[in-house]
Amino acid sequence: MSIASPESPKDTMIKTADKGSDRSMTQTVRAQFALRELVLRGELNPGERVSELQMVERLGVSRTPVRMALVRLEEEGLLEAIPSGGFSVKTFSEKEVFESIEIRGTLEGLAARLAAERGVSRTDLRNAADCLDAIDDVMRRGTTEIDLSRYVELNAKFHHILIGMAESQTLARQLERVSALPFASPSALVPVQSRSPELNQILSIAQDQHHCVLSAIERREGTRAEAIMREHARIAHRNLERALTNQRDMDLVPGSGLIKRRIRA
Amino acid sequence: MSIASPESPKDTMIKTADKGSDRSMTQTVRAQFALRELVLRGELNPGERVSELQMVERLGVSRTPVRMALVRLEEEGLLEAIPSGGFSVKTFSEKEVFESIEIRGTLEGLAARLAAERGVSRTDLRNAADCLDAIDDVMRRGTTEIDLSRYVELNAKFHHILIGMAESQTLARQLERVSALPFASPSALVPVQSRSPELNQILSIAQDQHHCVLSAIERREGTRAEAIMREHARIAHRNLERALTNQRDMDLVPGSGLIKRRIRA
DNA sequence: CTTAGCGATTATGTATACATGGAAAGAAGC
DNA sequence: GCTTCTTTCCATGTATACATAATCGCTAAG
Repeated sequence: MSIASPESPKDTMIKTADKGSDRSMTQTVRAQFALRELVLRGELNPGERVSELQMVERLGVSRTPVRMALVRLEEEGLLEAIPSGGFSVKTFSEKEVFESIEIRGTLEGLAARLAAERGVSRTDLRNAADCLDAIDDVMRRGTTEIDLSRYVELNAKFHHILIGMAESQTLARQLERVSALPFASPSALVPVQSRSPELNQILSIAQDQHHCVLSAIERREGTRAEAIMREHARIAHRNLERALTNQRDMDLVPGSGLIKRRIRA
Repeated sequence: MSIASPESPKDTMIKTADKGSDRSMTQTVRAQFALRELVLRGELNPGERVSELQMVERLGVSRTPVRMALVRLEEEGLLEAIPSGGFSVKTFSEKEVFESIEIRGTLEGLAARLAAERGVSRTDLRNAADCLDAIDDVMRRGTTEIDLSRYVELNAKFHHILIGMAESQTLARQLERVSALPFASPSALVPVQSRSPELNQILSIAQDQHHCVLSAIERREGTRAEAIMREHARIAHRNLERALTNQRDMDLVPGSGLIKRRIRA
């Protein structure tokens, strides 16, 4: 009966790979995961109504869990309530994506500042430093061909540790929420640069910011830590800009189909 | 069948006074409002499990709407999912309340900055200015006995307009969410000072900040606008501090029963 | 007296039946 | 041919029945 509150970023950290066949999952959670997957993979057309009965057929669970999943996904921001009832797949404008990233940067900045001002435990510092070492390793190992999935994984981990340093449940929750939008999460747009010759440079800069913010926190320089995290998030802005010009790059981003593309000359 | 997404701050602006007897409400929405009221009025003990069946009895609707309401209230942050299933009334530590306020200030700061940087419409500026005029009026009219409920109303309106100026659905949503916590909303803690002789001074300072931020936005001074809003929220910190020392003042805040009080010497 | 185990109660998760309101499709009138 | 009205169908909102897991209390043993 466990509900297990399946917030997307949280469990990516905890359980490495339990697919939908896990028996400990309730139907509701199963439906929620499956539906999210469906939305993110673009199998449901953006803006289109998500019919409960159709989902019942497609997911193999009854209406009740489907309904629950719909409600949760709406709160998560992937669906939108239709005034007359039911839900539709949400579409995001370029502006909204931009703003989501800015919000994330702002909140991560707040987290970093709080961490710096209040001071953090030695173990947290150690964990973060270890994580950065690991990223350094990844980048040193393959100067020409970087293991991007490993980078993304470690990057997510670092951001997770950093948020944890603020020791604020409320803030963590808010950040979870904004990062639930697939393209707003810390490393969602990293793969965009995978084909770029500047990939190395960009990752180096990002990693330098990682080092800087950790150092700032360690030295209790709150304002600096905050500023760095804000700017750090803005790397995603650049990636977004790039993705919006090349459809091929865009395809590397999960849920990119939800973004309403602006007509470009 | 309309779902009407009853986010608390939104409808306080739109519909002035439609009680639970409105026929346009679905059972779910009715249950949601009623449950929120129950939680905020402290009729459900903090930390206690919220039994579905009990709520069915108490609210006079069937389990399905109650269940929906529970899920939404959990997302809203007033309830907490119990790992083994079901929900309990969430309790907030002093620290969490403090942080919620800080988050609100940060996001309102972001809104102000965006508004300033992007520029706002003349009508928005006018509306905001009118609102501030109205507040000035309230404060001029009763130097000894201020109409606090009117002040609270106008204050909420100003914050609402300000958030609207950023023209960001995503940001507005996030702010709605954090302000859903009753004591984190812009004017939740204002009544705390109602018995204080410094009330006038505090409101004056707050109102001055209102004027300053509007001026900053008008002059497109983004950084300044942001800083002001952040500091503006911190007035609530002081009010919180005061409320935590006097239970009598605390009682003026709705939902104050959810705050776990720290033992004080 | 404390603790461990077992059973009964109860709570939640799930499925499904029913009613109502909206949306789409078809027919009729202009 | 286009518009509008009507009708049908279907989607959602709601209620409720059922199954299973958890919690609470009781009993018995150490």
